[in-house]
Amino acid sequence: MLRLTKKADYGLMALKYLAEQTGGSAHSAKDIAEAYHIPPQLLAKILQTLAKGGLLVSHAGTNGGYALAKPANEITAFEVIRTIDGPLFITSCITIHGACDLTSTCTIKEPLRKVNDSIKDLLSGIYIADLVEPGDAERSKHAVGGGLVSIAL
Amino acid sequence: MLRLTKKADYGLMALKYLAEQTGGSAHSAKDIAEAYHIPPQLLAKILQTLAKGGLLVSHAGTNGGYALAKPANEITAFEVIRTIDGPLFITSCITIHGACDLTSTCTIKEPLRKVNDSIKDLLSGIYIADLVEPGDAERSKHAVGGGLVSIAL
DNA sequence: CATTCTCCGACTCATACGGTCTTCTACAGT
DNA sequence: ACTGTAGAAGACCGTATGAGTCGGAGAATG
Repeated sequence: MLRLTKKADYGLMALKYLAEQTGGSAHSAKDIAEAYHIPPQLLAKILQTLAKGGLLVSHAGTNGGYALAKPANEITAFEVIRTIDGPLFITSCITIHGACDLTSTCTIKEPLRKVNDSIKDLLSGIYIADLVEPGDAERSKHAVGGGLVSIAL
Repeated sequence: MLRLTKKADYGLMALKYLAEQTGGSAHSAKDIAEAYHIPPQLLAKILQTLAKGGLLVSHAGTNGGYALAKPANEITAFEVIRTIDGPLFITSCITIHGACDLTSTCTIKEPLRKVNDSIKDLLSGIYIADLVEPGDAERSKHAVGGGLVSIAL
């Protein structure tokens, strides 16, 4: 159920890595890939996608690499996942157009959309900085609704 | 992101349909499929899975079909999804064994597991009966934490 | 007993994710 | 300016899995 793609996993790992490295110097895709033992070329492609999405800035050439485009506490897990996996939704009924091909017959669309939104809020409340310091209190100021996400059908 | 399979969709729709039909008489897979315009044979297979999982009872032969094995307010969306899609998790890191192949290097596993649990709680608070009567107050007595699901990294 | 209806398991097909390879472009240091 | 390094971008392939199909087994009714 509710599978997140490996690409998004890798992307989050890479961002966390970059967030940990203090000092704005760039880190190459190869370095990050080796640190986590993931395929370098695949990670490179993911980082490219993130750069194109505006979450990373790339710097070509010797001693080049990638760096965060924004502070780690301003990048949400939701942004990362959406950038990599695209604007997919919990159910095939919910499309970018907001209507499914069975709009008239599909009667569970609305409740599921609520669930979808709740999960979206959940992920929007998680920042890269939170991944770096899991026990830190800093995050709470960003957490959505103080860490609570409501669900009402 | 976070895609739910079409099968789970269909399964939820079918359960909702059965929950709406008052009177414990059985309804054939064909009837439900026609009501929602979904491939009959595919729905049949989904219903088989649900029956095998103990959520439905099947009755073969003329005038046979399926019926809910439990009251609609005792079947959660989480049960349905897990029965159909299997015990999958939000990320490939989180397996049934609890460990990923990169246990040592993958540092974002723990936060994501929390997210995974939150989503699980979210879905566990939704009952088939809630889908039938979206505006009903009845559901609130079942809702997890009064409709709130906490997320703390 | 036989026919019809329904469930049931095995099977095929398509999509897209995961991963790789190759080529081109841009920057840094000498 | 030259060269080596590193990113950018595209095509490409294998495989896993989701979506959908087909023939058979079993049960109830007449």
